[in-house]
Amino acid sequence: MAVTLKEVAERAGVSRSAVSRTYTDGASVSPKTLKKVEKATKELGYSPNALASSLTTGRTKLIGLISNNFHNPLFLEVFDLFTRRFQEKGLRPLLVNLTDETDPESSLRMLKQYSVDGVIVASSTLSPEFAKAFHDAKIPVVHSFGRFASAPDVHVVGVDNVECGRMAARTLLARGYKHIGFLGGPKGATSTVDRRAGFMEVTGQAKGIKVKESNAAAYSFEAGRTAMLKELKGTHAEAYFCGDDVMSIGALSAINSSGLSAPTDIGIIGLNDMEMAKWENIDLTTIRQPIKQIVDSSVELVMAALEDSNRHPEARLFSCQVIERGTLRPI
Amino acid sequence: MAVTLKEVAERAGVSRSAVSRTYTDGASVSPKTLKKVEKATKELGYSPNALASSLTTGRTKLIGLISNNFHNPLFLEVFDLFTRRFQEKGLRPLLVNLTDETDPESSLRMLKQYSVDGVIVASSTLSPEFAKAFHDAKIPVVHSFGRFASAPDVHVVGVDNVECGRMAARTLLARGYKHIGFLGGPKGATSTVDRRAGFMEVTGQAKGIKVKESNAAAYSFEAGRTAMLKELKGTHAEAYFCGDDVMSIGALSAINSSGLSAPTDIGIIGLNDMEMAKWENIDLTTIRQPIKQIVDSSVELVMAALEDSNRHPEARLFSCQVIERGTLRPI
DNA sequence: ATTCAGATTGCAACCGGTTGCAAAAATTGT
DNA sequence: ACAATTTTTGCAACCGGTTGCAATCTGAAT
Repeated sequence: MAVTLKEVAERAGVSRSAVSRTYTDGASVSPKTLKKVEKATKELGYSPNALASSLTTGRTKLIGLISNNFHNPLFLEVFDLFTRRFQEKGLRPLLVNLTDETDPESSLRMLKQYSVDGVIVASSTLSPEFAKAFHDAKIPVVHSFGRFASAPDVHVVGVDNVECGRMAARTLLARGYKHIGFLGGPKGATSTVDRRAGFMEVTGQAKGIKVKESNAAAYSFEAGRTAMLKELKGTHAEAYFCGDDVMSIGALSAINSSGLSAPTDIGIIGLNDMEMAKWENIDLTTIRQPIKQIVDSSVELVMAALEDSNRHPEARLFSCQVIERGTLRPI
Repeated sequence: MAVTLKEVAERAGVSRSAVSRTYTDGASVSPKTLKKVEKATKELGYSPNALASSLTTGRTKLIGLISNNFHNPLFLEVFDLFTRRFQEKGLRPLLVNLTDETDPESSLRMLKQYSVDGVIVASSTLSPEFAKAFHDAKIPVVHSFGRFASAPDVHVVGVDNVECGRMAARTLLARGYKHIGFLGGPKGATSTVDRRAGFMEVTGQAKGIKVKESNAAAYSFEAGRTAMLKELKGTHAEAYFCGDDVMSIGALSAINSSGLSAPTDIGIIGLNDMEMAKWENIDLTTIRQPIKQIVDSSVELVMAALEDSNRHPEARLFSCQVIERGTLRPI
């Protein structure tokens, strides 16, 4: 089909090695042959076969990008950032959608088959064990948006969700709310567990504060809305820390359709600060996760892990920040 | 690094060909050797190297998925559908983010280097010429959400945007709006051009109808909002057909922050019917694009093109449908 | 002109598989 | 039991590159 190295070599009147050396940096070719090869390349429209070369070099520059968050608009931003960064670095993302149907086993096998150089698991809901499977298979892996651990099994880049929980709680307390709610994401998600822990830690120490707690079925609009509607049926809290922004927007929609409004009747603070949060018709007060830094750092880390395959697992944390908008009453 | 075919062969006490044949369907191996090979495979944890085999078979099962829509939430749905479908079919998407910085040339070269079997260009804003470059390079390509042509250069799957424009116009006229607006997406986008044409065709034939026209800078919330704010400064129309849903949401936000509301003061009809459109706090009347069908059909078509590489370019169109929600007044 | 180090080159083996072909083994028929 | 088929098997060449090594070439130094 395509033009091969051999044809270029013949055309240029040099050996195959010469052509190969022309396109591998670090190898030396005389200016003379360089010219000849470049000429032949142009004439024939040659482009080296990256996969064939990967056979001998052992590097494909393919990175598996695995996620199970194909319904959270935040992850479109995440994918955008990842793909841009990969492209800048000359890496190619092989995208894997980890749906309920795809079993983790098979995604591991598949990525092995394509001999990806490394893997990025982008998810705040997957357990660290998932990422560990790649580590065990000797594939460099970093878990982005993963769970913090002081001695992690695999590289982790993300935020300290416990601290996020504390931050949310402090923010609500600082605004004088006395009855506050933790409206978490799905119970199984590590991020939910951690945020809850931080939230409870702070509220538990505060005096005269009533705390209520519930969970949505998913980090999604519908789940957030449903959960909030349920809250509104009973006696609800004055303000809620919602699992994430998209859940928060669902909750806000529930509040509005019940004839109430934020922040007058109920306060809401979300988490992520995805682009939509600042849309004027949403204007969500939220805790920003620095996703760009997380992404960039993840890529950097996976590249470093590629170089040194038994690099010690490392956790990189970035701090979050409260973004004041219109869904909490002012201090 | 990884376990190779040779090692399995030695362990199983058979030739390399035998092992290879075990894992290529259509080849015959005796039950006896099959057992032996499977045993050795299990013991060694072997998995065949897909890239090495691609060298001789000429098939990588890699599909380039190119898009420039990493800011439109609709495309998260699109990516979700594509990746799921690819996985079902045993294909692997190599994701390419066509940003303003990446030149088309280089993305073509890159996909050639990785010898993708085929390419899907998922964009409603790219010109047909872009997809054609792949066609010219003998890489099977289908342009999803692309521009319809009765004799296209490349395979196209999508909707008839001209008809969408007509549909929008008819919908507005049927509701008795007399002064209506076309608030298009970016002027250069083929989808904008086509929708406008259909819209004008219908409104041009109607009597006593005033039409105004403007364009947003992008298919985005901000652009939609900005464009609508500008409209509201002058004498605005009674109802608008907005470029797409996300622009519509921007427009609605502008309407609300100007103290007006839809559909009481201004009607809005969008296009796409992305998931957010049915969120209760948005409740957007819109024209649904059947994205699942478009995606499935695109995958099917690219697979067919793989089989028969000089299959004649084909256009597959799906019909759209008005989804009645709350941003237009009732008939 | 001669020597010698350094740069450049081609050979040939290799990366991890596949596949046409002829030989070997198993099956069938008589 | 023997010949004719059919199936299974291994050899060896090949896919499109890379790379260690020895041979050749270059230019500077003597």
